[in-house]
Amino acid sequence: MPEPRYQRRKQARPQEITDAAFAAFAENGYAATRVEEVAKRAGVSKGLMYLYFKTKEELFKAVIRSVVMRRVDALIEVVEDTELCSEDFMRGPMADFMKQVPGSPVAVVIRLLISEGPRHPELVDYYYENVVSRGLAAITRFIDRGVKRGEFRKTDVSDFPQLFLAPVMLGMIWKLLFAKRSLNTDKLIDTQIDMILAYIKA
Amino acid sequence: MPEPRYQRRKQARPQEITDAAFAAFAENGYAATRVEEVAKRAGVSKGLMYLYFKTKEELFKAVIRSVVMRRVDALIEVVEDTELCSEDFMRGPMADFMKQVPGSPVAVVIRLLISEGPRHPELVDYYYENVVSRGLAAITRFIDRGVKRGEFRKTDVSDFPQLFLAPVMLGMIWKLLFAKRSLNTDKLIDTQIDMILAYIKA
DNA sequence: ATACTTACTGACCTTTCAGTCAGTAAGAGA
DNA sequence: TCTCTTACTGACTGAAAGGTCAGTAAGTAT
Repeated sequence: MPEPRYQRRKQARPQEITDAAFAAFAENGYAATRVEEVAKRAGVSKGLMYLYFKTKEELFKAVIRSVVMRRVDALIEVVEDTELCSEDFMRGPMADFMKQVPGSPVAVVIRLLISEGPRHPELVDYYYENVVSRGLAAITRFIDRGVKRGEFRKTDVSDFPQLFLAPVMLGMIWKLLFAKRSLNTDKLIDTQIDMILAYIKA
Repeated sequence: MPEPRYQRRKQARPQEITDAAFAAFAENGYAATRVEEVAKRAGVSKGLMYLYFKTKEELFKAVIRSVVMRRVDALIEVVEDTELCSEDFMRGPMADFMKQVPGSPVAVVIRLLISEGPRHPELVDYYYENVVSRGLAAITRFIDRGVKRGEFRKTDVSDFPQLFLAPVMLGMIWKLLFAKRSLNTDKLIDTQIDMILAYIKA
C-alpha cells in the first residue's frame, strides 16, 4: 500500500500558501522570490498556486492582508480599556507594545511595502486605513484623554502621534539593515517615552 | 554632412550612466528597472552599459556609492565649525539639515538599501561606515560638548543619537509610502527638537 | 588623406520565470 | 467496489530581460 502522494486540503491551502509566501518574501523580498520556491515551502506544486491565487501579485496582496488582519486591534483595545493613569500606561503596556513591533511580522510588511508599495497604491491605502490611521487615532485619543483628565498639558504632541512611532520605525529599519550593529531598541523607546512625558506632563 | 550618431565621451560616461540609473531606480526600484531603460535615459546603447559596469549589480553598487560620496560631510562640518550656542544650533542649522533629508536623494538610497540591502551586505556596511556611523558620532560629540559647556544635563540622549534620526526616518518613510496623506515633517522635527531640548537643557 | 585605435552600437543568444493545461489520483458518494 | 468529481501535479510555453560580440564609425596620429 503506497502512501498517497498528496492530500487534498482545499480548506487549509490558502493559509499554508500565504504563510510560506510570507516566509519567502521576508527572506528575499517580493521580486527575488520565485513562485515555485513558495510552492516548495508550502509542500505543493507550482500549478496549485495558480488555482488559489490568479497571479503572483494577487498572492502578494493576500500575504499583506493576512498579516495585517491578524494583529491590528491589539494596541487599540488595550488603549481603550486600561484603568491605569496615563503615565503608568505609557511606561507599561504602551511601551511593551512598541518594543515588540520591530521584531514582529509588521516589520516585514513595512519592508515589503517600501519596496513594492509604489506600484501597488491600493495596497498601501489598505494598510494605511487599517493600521496606520487607526493606530495614530488611538494614540491621539489617548493623549487628549490625558489632557482632559488634567494629567497632560495641551501641546503639539496631540497633532503628532507619529512621535510615538518614530523610534519604533527607526528600530525596525535598524534591525532590518544593521542587524549586526546592535542597538538597544527597548531603551531607545523608553528614552523617547521619558522625553515625551517630561514634555507633556502637567 | 550627416551629424554624428554619437560622441565618444569615455571620461563622462560613468557619471552619466550612474545618474540615469539613480533616476530610474528611484522611480521603479532596482528589480523592476531594466538595464536597457537606464541606457535609454543615459542616451547610450545597452551594450555600452556593460563596458562600464560588468553587471547590473555592479551598476547598482556604483549608484549607491556615488550618492553617498557627494554629501556625507555636510552635517559633520557644520557641527564642528559652528559658533552658536547649542540650543540655537539645534533649532537653526541642525533642524534645517534634518528637514531637508526626507526629500533628498538620501531617501532614495535608504529605500534601495531596505529593498536590496539584505542581499548586498558589503554595501550596507559601506553605507553604515560612511554615513550612519559618522553622522551619529557627530551628533554624540555635539551633545557631549553641550554637556561640557554646561548647557545640557548629562542624560541618556548621548547614548541614543538615533533620537535625532527617528523623526527624520519616519518622515522619509512617510513621504515614500503615504505621499498623498500629507504630514508636516518640518513641524514634526521641530517638535522632536523641542522635546529633546526640554529634556536635556541644564 | 590615410591608416589606425577604440568607444560605441544593436542584433542576437541564453537563462530565468510567471503562467498554462492535459493528465492523474485522492477521496466522496452510491 | 466502482464510479465520478475535482484538488492536485509537473512538463511545457512564451516572453522578458540580463548579458555577449561582431561590426561600425568617431576621433587621433602620421
